[in-house]
Amino acid sequence: MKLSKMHVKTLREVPAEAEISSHILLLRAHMIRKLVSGVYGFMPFGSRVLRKIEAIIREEMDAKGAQEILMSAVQPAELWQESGRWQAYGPELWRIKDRNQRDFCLGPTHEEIFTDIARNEINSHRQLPQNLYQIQTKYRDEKRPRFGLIRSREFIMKDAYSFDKDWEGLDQSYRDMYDAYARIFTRCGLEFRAVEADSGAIGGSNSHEFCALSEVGESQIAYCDHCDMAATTERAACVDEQAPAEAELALEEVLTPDTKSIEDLCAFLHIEQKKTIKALLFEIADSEKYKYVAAFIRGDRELNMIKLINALDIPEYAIEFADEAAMGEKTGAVGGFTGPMGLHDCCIVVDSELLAAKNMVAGACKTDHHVKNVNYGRDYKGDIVAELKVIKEGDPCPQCGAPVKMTRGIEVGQVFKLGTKYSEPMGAVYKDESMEEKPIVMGCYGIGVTRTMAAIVEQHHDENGIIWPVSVAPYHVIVTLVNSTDPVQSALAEELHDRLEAAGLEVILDDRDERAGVKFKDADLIGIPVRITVGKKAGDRIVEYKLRADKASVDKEAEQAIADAVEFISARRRG
RNA sequence: CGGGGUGUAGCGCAGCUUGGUAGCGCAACUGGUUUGGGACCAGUGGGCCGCGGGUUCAAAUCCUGCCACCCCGACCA
Repeated sequence: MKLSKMHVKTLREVPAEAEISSHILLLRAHMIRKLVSGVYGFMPFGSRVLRKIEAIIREEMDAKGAQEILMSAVQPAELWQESGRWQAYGPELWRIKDRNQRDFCLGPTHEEIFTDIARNEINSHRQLPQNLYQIQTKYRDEKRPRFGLIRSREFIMKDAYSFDKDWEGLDQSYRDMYDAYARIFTRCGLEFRAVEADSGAIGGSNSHEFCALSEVGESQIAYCDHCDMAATTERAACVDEQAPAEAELALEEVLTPDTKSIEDLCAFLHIEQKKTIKALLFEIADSEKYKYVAAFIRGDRELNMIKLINALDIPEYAIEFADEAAMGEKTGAVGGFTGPMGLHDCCIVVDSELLAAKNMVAGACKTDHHVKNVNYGRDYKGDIVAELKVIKEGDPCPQCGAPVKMTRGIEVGQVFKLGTKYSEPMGAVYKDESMEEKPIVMGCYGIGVTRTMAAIVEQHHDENGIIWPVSVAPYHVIVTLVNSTDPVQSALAEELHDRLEAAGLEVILDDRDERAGVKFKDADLIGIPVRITVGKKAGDRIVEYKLRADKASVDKEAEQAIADAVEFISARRRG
């Protein structure tokens, strides 16, 4: 392919809207272009990269016996009403109406559709197991699209759904997908970790996120160098610190003016944050039992909202920070001075770490007052006791006790065990060997294809541009013709190009009538892993070979073909 | 959803304070000279100054409403 004939327009300047490397470089290299916020198109180079990533996904999915299908992006509201998610999904669900005012949505994911397929078309145990997947455009009307392809409103996703007779079958399907994902991301050249994750709104009992390690990632990961523990901070268990044994002292109310924060309180009383109890107040929407919740954790800890939500067994959207004044009237809470004693008509949730913590300082539920020597059991009790903390760097690993490390990652894939969460309410059942009807046991497995593309760029670039791993590069080799007006050089370059193509490589020839510097800059930016320069130096004609990508990622055959071609051209020159 | 910021040529920006009918760099087009790391000279084209309303003889500029885009936050006891 000749670059002079291609529709490629690189940008010299950084578009104002882009902040992170992948967004900047993909725009500058003209791989993508924005239409509106969070909606991007893919230009020739970008489109080729996408197709490469998709091809890897197809190969690995097919190798596990999954079958590709293609469903519509438009989905009728009825299916979503049936699963209850028409309500529950919230404003992110991109809703549309047809000319008759009938409700539809643009699919953000396809559990309903695939469950519908299963209930209509799978009747017998003889048809199980199955794994169906598609690579298709998804829509999520994100409240805040950002970082280009990392969080967009329209994106390409591979979604797969497994259907099994029982949980043992699902375990196998899940393992297969887990293995396939590890192979896919490895082949894409990503440094990643599979981390335990909270299963969140999609539901189910078991889940892993595949995170490409990156500082710009939105997932925070806790991991351990001494064992295989890796989990999102939402999910990671945080080990309770063993409090030293102490005799329980008598309660003592103290005047602590203007000490609304833990810092102020500790400075005022000259104590450690570890010796304090922090209160966090919440209001629950549509709760039958308690409208208000007070959560208590040690003063130096941070509350993990996901753990609190799980402990309360409520949906994520139902909880909000409480209006202190309103809550105070009903429960006796006092902003900045709330403690576990003196509260009424609210659910008290206590972090498990506080059970053994002796002689703590807590709010007195009285303005400008705290109470010293507060002890669990003697002075207060929780309606719920649960582990509620966010793990932080250096905390002991929940598996082996070594200090945990923290990193950030871009979630490029996730695997879920759904179980019967959708099959049961939607009536997707099969008849087993004994003619009995049973719900199909499901799993779902997603890969953000466009996000994977961005993650690869985040991990593979330098100050000059993208450096694609060979496996996903838009072309393998770029032949840079230094002076396209020199007929000898041109002929050499064209011959080299043809020879490399004949050897099965994807080759691009930069034959544009531009100065060498422009061509080098563009080649750096676009990131084709192998660059061959045909030009003239010190009076002699030369052919130079430069590898930008990681050498290990260039397969041996390709490398040999390039070496042969370069050698052939060089020999011709000498002869 | 809350806070902040920005909308002027394809891209990056100035002009706005103090109203007088739009400019710079890059890109594009034509001609010439150049050709191993974003060349040079000469010339050319391209603008509902985000949209609507208002003030004024006159609005990119002042007032007002809306829209779009970007960033930050959503952990406070």
